Amino acid sequence: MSVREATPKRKRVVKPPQERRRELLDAAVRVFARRGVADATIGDITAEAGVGKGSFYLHFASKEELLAAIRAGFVDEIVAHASPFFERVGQEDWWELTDAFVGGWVDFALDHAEMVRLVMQQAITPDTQDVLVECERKLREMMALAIQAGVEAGAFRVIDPELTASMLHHAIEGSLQGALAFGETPDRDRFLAAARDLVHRALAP
Amino acid sequence: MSVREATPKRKRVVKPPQERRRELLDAAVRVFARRGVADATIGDITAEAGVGKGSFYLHFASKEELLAAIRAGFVDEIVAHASPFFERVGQEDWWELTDAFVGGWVDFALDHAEMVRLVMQQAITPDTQDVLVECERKLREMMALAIQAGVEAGAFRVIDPELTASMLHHAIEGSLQGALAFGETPDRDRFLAAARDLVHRALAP
Amino acid sequence: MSVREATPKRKRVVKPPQERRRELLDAAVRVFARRGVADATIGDITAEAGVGKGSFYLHFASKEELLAAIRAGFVDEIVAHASPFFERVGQEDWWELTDAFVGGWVDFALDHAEMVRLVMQQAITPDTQDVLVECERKLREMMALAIQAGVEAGAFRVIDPELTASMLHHAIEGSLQGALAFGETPDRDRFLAAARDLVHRALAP
Amino acid sequence: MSVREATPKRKRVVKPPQERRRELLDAAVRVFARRGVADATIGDITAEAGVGKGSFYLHFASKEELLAAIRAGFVDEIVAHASPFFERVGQEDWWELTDAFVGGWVDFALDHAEMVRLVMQQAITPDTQDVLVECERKLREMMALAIQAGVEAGAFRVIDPELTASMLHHAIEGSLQGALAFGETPDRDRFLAAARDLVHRALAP
DNA sequence: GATGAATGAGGCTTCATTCAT
DNA sequence: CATGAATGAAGCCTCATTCAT
Repeated sequence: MSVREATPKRKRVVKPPQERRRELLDAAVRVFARRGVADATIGDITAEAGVGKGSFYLHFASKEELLAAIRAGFVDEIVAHASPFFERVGQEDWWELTDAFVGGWVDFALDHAEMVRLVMQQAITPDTQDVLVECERKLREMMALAIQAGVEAGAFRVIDPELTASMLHHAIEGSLQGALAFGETPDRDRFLAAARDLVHRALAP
Repeated sequence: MSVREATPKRKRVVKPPQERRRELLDAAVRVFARRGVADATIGDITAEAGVGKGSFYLHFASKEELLAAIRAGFVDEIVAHASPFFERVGQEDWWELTDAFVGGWVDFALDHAEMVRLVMQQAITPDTQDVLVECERKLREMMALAIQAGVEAGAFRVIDPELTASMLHHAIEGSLQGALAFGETPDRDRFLAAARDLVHRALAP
Repeated sequence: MSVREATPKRKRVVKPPQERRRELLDAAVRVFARRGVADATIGDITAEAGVGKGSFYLHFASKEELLAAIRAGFVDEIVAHASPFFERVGQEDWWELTDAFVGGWVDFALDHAEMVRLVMQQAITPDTQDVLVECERKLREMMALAIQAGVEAGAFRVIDPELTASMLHHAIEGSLQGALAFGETPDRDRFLAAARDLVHRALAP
Repeated sequence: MSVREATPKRKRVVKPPQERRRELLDAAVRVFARRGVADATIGDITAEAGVGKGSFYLHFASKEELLAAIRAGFVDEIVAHASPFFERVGQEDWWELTDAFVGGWVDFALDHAEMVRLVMQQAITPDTQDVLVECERKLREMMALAIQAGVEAGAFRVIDPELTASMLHHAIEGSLQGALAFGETPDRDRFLAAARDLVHRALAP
C-alpha cells in the first residue's frame, strides 16, 4: 500500500580502488588486533571500514587472501625499512650503523606494534608461513652477513653469526611484544638503551 | 524428542576419567599443532584421541575451556621446571647456575616445542592473556631478581635487569620457535652454545 | 601408582520393579512440571528419582514411552475417578449427583494440577493425542448421556448435550489451569461455588 | 577460516524484510501445528517458507525469539479483536452486545485455530507465560468489568464475575480446541448456538 | 540388577561468499 | 561500482540411548 520510500542506508561513496583497498587493509588490522583473527568477521571489517559487506569482495577474493595481503604488505614494509641499512654496511662506522639499525628497528616495531602482533600470531600457524618465514629468513641472512662482515673487518667478535642474528632479532621483537601484551606502553628510550646494550655486548670483540 | 536410536560404531572402551582427559589434552595439542587452533574442530580432536565426539564434553565444557586447560597445564609445567633453579640462586657459582638454567630451558623448549608454539599462538590473542601473561610476568620477575642478586654479589653487571631478563627470554624462546617454523630441527648443541654465549655476554661484568 | 580406591558414588539400592517404576513416573511428572517436557532430560528425571541414568531404561524403553505411560496412567486415574458417578446416574437426585460430580472433579483437578497441566500440554501436540483424545471423548460421551438422561427425566433442559458437556468440562478444567498459570492457588470453595453455579444454570430447565 | 565456497542451490529471491519476516512467521505456525513446537526444527520452518536456513537468522535471533514473536503477535491480534467490543459496553443493548462478542470470539477462534492451539501449547510451559498470561489476565479483567457493569445495570445476575468470565472464556476456547483435536471441523452454527446459550444462561438474571 | 561413561545423530547458530538491485 | 539480503556448509554442543563393569 505504502509506496516504497527511498531508504539509502549508506551513501554509495565511490573511491579509487587502491584507496578502498588500503582502507580495508587498515580496518582489517585494527579489527584483527581487537577481536583476534579467528573471531573477526568480514562484516566486522567492512563495518570498521565504513563499506558494504559485498564491497570487500571487490578488492579481495577471500578472507584468506586478505590475510596474505596483510602479510605481504608487512613484509614489503619491513624490507623497505631494513634494506637501506644493509646497503650502508662497510661504508661507515660499524657501531654507529649498528645503533642506527637498532634504533630504526625499535621505532618500526613500536609504530607497527598491532601489525607485528597480528603477523606473529599467524607466523606460527601451519601453512601461512610462506612469505613471513621467507622474510624472516632473508632478514636473518642479511643480518648474519653484516655481522660476518663486521667480524671480518675486526669490528665484531661473534662465534655464530646466524644464530646471533636470530636471537637479537627475537630479543627485541619478542620483549617488545611481551611488554605490549601486558598493556604496558613500553618506554621507548629505556627500551632502546637496553636493546643497544644487548646488541653491543653480543657483538663486542 | 523423536525416539533416537543409538548406533555406536566404535568399540566402547572405558577408562578412568583422568586418563581420558589427558589423552584428549594430548590429542588436542597434536591437532592444534597440525591444523592450527582456529581450524581444528572438536571432531578432529576426538578422532585423534580415538573417542566419540560426545565424550569430549564429559571432560571439557567447551573448546574454550580446553584451551584454558592447555594453557594452565603449560604454565604449571613451566613453573615446575623453572622454580628449582631459582631456589638455588645465591647458593652456588653464578655462572654454573646460569648455564644450568639456560640448558634446562633450551631442553624444555625443545621438548615442548609443539606446546610452546601453540601457546604462543594464543598468547597474542585478546583475552586469553590472563594465565600466560601472568606466568610470563612471574618468570620475568624471578629472572630479574636473580640477575639483580648476581649484580649485587658482584658476579654480573647489568643495567636493566628487568628488560635484560625479558630480552634473553625471548631471544632463546623466539629464535628456537623461528628455527622450528622453518621446519628445521635445530641442532641442540649449537643452539645451546649460542644461547649460553649470549647470556654470558649479556650478564658479564 | 595409586591403587584404585573403591569409589561408590551411589548406594546400589535394589527395589522391586513396580516401586522403581512408580518413583520414576512421579519424578518425571515433577521434572516436567518444572522444566517443561521438551527441556527435561532423562538425566534430570533419574537425578530427581535418585537413580542412575541407565536404570531408567530398565523400566521404560524410551522417553516417548515414559510420556505414554504418564498419559495412560492419568487416563486410568480419571476414569477410575469419574466412573462411579456415572454408575449412579438415574438412581438418585439429579442435582445432588451433579453437585457431587462437580465437587469430585474440582478436587481431582486441584489434586492433580501438575499432571493435568502436563497432560494438556501434550494433548495439543499431534500424534500423542491417541489415548487422551479417546479419554476425553469417552468422558464427554458419558457426560452427554447423563445429561440426556436428565433431560429425558425432566430434570434438565439442554439443547445440545454433547457440546454442553464439552463446554462445562473445559470451563472447569481450563479456568482452573488458567488460575494456576498465574501462580495463584485458587480458592477451592470459591471455585467450587462458581463451578456449581455455572453447571446448574447450564442444565436448569 | 578455510576458504568457503558458496553454492546456492535455490534461486535467490529478494523481498522486503517485513514480508519475509511475515512469511517465516506464517510458515512457523504451520510447521509447529504439524510437527509440534518441540519437534519442529529451524530447517523445517525455512523449508516451509522456501528460504535458506541462514535467512531465518536475519529476522529472528533464535528459535526462542521466534516463539516470543508469535506469542506477541497473537496477543496483539486478540487485543485488537476484542477491544472494540469492550468500548461498546453500556452503550447498547446488553444481550445484543453479548451475542456479538461471543460471535466474534467464536469466529476468531475458528479462523485462528492453529495459532490458538500452538499458543496454548506454550502457555502451559514454565517461563513463556509472561505475555500470554498477561493477555489472558487483561481479557479476563475486561470481561469481568463488563459483566459487573451489566450486573449493575440490572441486565445480568452473576455472583462471581471474575470466575464466570474465566469459565466462559475457557468453555468456548477449550471445547473448540477439543473438537479440533479430534480432527473434526466443528459446525460453526451449532457451536455458536451452544456458546450463546451457555453465556445467556450464565449471565441471565 | 544398577550404574554412569561412552557414543553419535541431529539441532541450533555463525559467517564466508554470492548476487539481485 | 556499491550494497546488503540471501544462502548453505560446517562447527559446536546436547542428550537419548547403549553397554562394560
